[in-house]
Amino acid sequence: MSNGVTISQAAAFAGVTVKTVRHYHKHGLVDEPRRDSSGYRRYGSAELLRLVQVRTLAAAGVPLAEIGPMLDADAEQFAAAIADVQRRLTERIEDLIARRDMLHRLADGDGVLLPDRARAFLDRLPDFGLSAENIAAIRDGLVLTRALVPEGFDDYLTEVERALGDTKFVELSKRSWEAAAWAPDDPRIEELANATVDHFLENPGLLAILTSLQGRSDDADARYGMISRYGKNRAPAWARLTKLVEKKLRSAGVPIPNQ
Amino acid sequence: MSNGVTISQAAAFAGVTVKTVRHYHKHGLVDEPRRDSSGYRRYGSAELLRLVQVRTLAAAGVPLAEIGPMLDADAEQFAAAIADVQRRLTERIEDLIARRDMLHRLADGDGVLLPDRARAFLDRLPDFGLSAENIAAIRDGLVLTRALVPEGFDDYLTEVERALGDTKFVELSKRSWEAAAWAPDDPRIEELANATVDHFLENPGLLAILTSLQGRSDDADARYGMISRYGKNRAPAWARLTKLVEKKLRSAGVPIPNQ
DNA sequence: ATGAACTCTGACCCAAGGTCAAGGTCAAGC
DNA sequence: GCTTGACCTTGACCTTGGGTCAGAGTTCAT
Repeated sequence: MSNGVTISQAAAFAGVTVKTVRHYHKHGLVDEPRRDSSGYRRYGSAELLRLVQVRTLAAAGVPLAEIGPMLDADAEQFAAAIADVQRRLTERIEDLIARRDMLHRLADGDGVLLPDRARAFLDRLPDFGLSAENIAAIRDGLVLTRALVPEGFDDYLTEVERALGDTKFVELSKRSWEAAAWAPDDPRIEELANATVDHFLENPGLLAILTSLQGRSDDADARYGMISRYGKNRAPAWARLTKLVEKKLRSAGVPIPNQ
Repeated sequence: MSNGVTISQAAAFAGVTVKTVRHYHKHGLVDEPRRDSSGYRRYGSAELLRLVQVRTLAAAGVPLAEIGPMLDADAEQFAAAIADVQRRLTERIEDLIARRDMLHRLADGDGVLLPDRARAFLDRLPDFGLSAENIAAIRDGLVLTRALVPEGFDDYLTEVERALGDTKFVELSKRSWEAAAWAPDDPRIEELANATVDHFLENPGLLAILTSLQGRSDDADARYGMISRYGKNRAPAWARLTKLVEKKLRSAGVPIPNQ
């Protein structure tokens, strides 16, 4: 009956829903327009302009609470605010692109848990005669290590990779895995512990496997204990073996956290 | 005391907050892990894997309700779902880029309301001797026209642009704007109406200005009335002028919606 | 043994709308 | 003149993906 467009026409023009327009009124972002004789809202071009401004900013991810002050500020502040919104939007876009690229790693489980270097390391293990079960346990250990001591993980991996070139170390490790199936009082455990400690002391470079996870911070030391305990619950023989090795190393002067 | 990492370590590893991890448990996205003797949750590598999978999908904008079914589906369906998520993400990214580019038009008010062609049209008007006030009114009219008859706006603008080359039409239009200030019973109104109608009838091409907004649909006809009424409330002389013109055109056989 | 830093559950809060309900208004067709 | 369907009004509750707060227990280092 009167001039101006209705709320649904205004909403369609701005590309939002009727409810959204009323939402903007309720939050004071767009002034309520005149009402006609039936109480219907009638929008003129001033309100349409404001509406389009608001939804453009809202669609760009600006929180509604910031939009009002932005539009009511002077031209200079407004320009600065717009530049800021554009900057944030650019960041957001780059983040989404990174996440999109990350998605294809989801197809393979390890892809999101371990970096490529660690996966390559695991891929080499079958050549050393380790069983799929052992490798899965090693994988879990790597994942936990990375979760617990992320800052030491790269160095740790480097040391373990290097140790793979040491035939004797690989052999001892394999026997240690087998030891999980032994009885806790099996005499071979002490024998294996001695051989392991001897080899570590003869090749001090191997100790870097341990130190790469220690000394970085007090926290890291505590976490080392947690990692070394991982799996003990499953195999009592393994627990005894680890305990013996740690004790012998410690008595040889190698600092091992004892928690 | 037991193996596995605590909730805050798991959360840090996955890049989310502790609260978010619990949220995922509550919604069944990640199974509750074992509890230690104090009732603390202890996460192993299987839970860490699941947690990272969930947050990767959630960060890519997948609704939580869809994530569970996705991860529990077989590899083929999962791959298809991932491809779909990537597609949606790409759309979203392109949308955000468009919105970012749109933002700089906000600096100038008309930029978001009218397309470049209409702005160029308005920019030419001062050369024809129209006052800033008249131009603002014309601008409002264009905005409302675009809001009401978006599908006819381009044609309408083309016709109005063409009419700008018609000196007599421009002169009549300027007199019409002046008429807003006249008394409603000013005898010049009838005179101006006659001159306008005569000119329209001598130059039938001008009638396209009207028809570009009509006949497109029944709705559009009704909306034409709304547009033609725009401003009438402000100037009674203008209302009378419009009414006379419409009446005379109609009696000359030109179809004008009469609402 | 004391304090700091974690953990637990549960309850409420938030933005930015969507949905539903219960009625008033308007134009059209019969 | 009456109905039908499309709009419009307000108000109250629902949703998503968490955040915040409260009150109590745990662990760890000093």
